[in-house]
Amino acid sequence: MSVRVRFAPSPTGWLHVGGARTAYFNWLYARQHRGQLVLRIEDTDVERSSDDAERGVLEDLAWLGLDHDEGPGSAGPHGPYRQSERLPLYRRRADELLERGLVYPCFCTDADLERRRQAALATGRPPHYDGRCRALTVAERERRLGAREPYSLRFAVAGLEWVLEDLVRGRVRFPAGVVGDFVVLRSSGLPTYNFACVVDDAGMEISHVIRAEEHLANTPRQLMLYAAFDWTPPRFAHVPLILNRDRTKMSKRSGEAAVAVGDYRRAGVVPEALLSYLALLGFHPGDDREILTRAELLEAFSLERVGRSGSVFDPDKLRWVNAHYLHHASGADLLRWGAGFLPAAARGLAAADQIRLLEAVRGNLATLADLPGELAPMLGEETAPDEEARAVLGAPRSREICAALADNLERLADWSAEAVKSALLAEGKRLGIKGRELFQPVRAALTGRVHGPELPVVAGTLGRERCIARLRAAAR
RNA sequence: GGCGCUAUCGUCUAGGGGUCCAGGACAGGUGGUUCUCAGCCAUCAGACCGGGGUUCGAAUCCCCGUAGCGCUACCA
Repeated sequence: MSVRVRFAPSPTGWLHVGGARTAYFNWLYARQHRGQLVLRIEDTDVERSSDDAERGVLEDLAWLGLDHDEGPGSAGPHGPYRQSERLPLYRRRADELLERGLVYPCFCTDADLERRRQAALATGRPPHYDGRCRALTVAERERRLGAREPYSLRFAVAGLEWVLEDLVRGRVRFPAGVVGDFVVLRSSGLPTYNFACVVDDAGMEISHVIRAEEHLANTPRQLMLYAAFDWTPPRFAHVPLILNRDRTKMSKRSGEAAVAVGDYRRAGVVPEALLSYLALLGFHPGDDREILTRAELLEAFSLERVGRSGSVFDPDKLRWVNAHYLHHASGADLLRWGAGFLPAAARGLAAADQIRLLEAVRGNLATLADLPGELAPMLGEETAPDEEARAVLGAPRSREICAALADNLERLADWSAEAVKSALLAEGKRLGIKGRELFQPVRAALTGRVHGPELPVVAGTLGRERCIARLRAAAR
């Protein structure tokens, strides 16, 4: 049987890191098994869905490099892929169940339902639908239908136990009688989540449903629908939730960490790092590796090694993973990732020069957002020396070394980091100064700071004229 | 309230009866390396939710508690 999985976001906001992880697991599973990944937009909640949000989700997925085989706009064989465009399908399926007496019209209003629900809760009864419209006589039903009373369609739940063989949680039993008659088609004609989900997963020939644990308790409803249609259900894999520090489901409300993929993109996290971090939140490769590339994950990933308990999102560890990627990246990758974070002074430079700059500072980066700050001294922007730098420049022999080095650099045949370094060391030797006492004044003179990338590299990048001018200024 | 899921260092986790006085990683402490920060290296500290069983032996299996979370919607 060929593997077909799907990622089914509802476009009610930006892509959430939890959604990104689910999408990644699905992507990995599909690619591992040479199957297909379907992207389906679940926009049946018209109140909360928007085109903007859908665009945002699509952009974030593209940024992460999670491509799909079928989805909105790709005209696949099982489309359309937007639930709002599949309404007639749901209607037809609902009618089918209506004819067979498996669903029934319910005329209860929202207000009635809510009141009865509260009353049930207050007296300690299960807050399920009480089934009163299920008991309507044929005559009564016909009369109210004829009177054009608005109605929803409810599934007539049978008293059966349901057993789910979940690929990550094992066997899960749902005893009979805990699920009330649920709505399948709203009075607006729009399907509910559980109904649309089943009609679509079946219609799109989905073989494995890999989704978040919050859907676990919905699964018996879906199983009932599969049985009602006499369809074979897909295999299910419910992956644990990503949590806030307080261990509630991660959301923008209660958490202090950003939840949207876009927030991390803007904060200078690279997609590979986010993906690696997210995958290892809940999945364990079975060895001590802490960072796995996409290719390595394609090798190592399996649903069996996905944990069963929720995981707290740790921005510090993500930062560490991101720094690792930045420190080990090729110049080309750095440029691809960092182009958008380059300060104005570096934008106009040739790609080769930009790469040189990025490589010089990459060791100091935790995120791409550090780029402007790290690059500033390399780009020759005039910055007044800070307090520490002034203290260093005020030291006894600082003027002496600056003046001597300026003279030496004027005579230098070729200009490179290596040449500057030998010149500096030569002057230091001549004056009997080395180490800290030698490097720090020069660094302070050139950048106005006492911290930064390797000094020769800084000098090399800054260029001869600027270096000499600054050394002379400091020597005065 | 009901049902379900989960429970190892602050956090992510390894562990699936003896090899565990519980291993790795992030964060934290200390030291080393480097002109400096970062990095890197070394090193320290830090956990099996509680109680009962089963067993010669339990972090690992079972039961009962407890806690957290999820679901219980004409949200997804």
